[in-house]
This record gives sequence, structure tokens and C-alpha cells, in this order.
Amino acid sequence: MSREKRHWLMKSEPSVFSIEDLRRSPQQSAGWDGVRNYQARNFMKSMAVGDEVLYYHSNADPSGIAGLAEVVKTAYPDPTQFDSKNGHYDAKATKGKPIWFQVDVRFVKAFPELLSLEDLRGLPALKNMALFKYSRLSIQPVTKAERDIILKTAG
DNA sequence: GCCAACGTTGGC
DNA sequence: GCCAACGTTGGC
Repeated sequence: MSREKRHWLMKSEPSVFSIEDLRRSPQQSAGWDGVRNYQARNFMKSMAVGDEVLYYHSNADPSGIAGLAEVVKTAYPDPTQFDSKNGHYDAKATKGKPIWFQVDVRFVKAFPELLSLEDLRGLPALKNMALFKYSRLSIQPVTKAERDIILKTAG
């Protein structure tokens, strides 16, 4: 009972956690913690193991898609919401009623060269990408067609 | 570092 | 339920 693999774009500031940080992590995987936006959280909750993730470096020089990852664990409570010493602490969350969730992702590959935001804007087939319309949304779905163009262009 | 866009909070 | 104030994201 498996569904078609879905494609997502997930943003991370490379100065905080880059695709190379993910590559160097144990089992080359890590929990995607710190998401504090309901729409982004809901997208994470709909992810399945095996879904593909376009790893986007935001607030970078330049920003753009750095490579690929995959979902290896479906959504579970983000532990940082319970930790009062953590910057992502949320006093309204309890273990019984968690508010924020994360998935685990594993490194798949880094592109030979980053596909910059400028590159992406230059591809007519991508003109309707959520990335441009909802530019502040840190997790968003990507269509199969968009994903195929991106992988082909990235080489 | 600036600031536009936009999500969240809280007073009323 | 409105909306002003405030906080965050993220490109530049």
C-alpha cells in the first residue's frame, strides 16, 4: 500500500544547517526541527518515507537548491518545543499536546553546482513554482514536472 | 543591515 | 471579528 513518491522543497539557512552538515551527520540523516509555521508543519505531517526533498539554502550567497535528501521518518513531535533553553521553545506545547512536528531526512546527493534562485527564475517551466509565490514558506510541495526540470538542469 | 511581505498576537 | 502592533523570513 504505497503511494506515489511526492516531492518537496525544504529551506535551511546553510549557516545554521547546510546540506554538507546533513552529509556529515550520523547515518547522514537528521531531524528537521525548528519549524514554527503551521502551513509548513502541515506539509511535514503529510510526508511519507521515501518522499524526495529538494534541499534549499536560504539566506545564502547565493540562495538556491543545493541538492537532494529523502524523508526517512514521518512526522513526530519536535523536541525543541519542550526545551525552555532552546530558541524554538514554545511554552504552550506539552508532551501530551505537542504543537510542532518534525520529520527525519537523509542526505542523497549534493548538486555539482548550486542551482541558484536566479537560475530557477530563468526557467520558464518553473514560473508557477510555489517558491516564487509563497517566498516565505519554508516547506512547500513541488510538482513532478518542476522536480524533473530541476534535476535535469542541475545535472 | 535593510526592509517588504506576511503570519501571529492581543486589545477592544 | 477587526486590525494595529509586533515578530519572522529571506532576498538583496
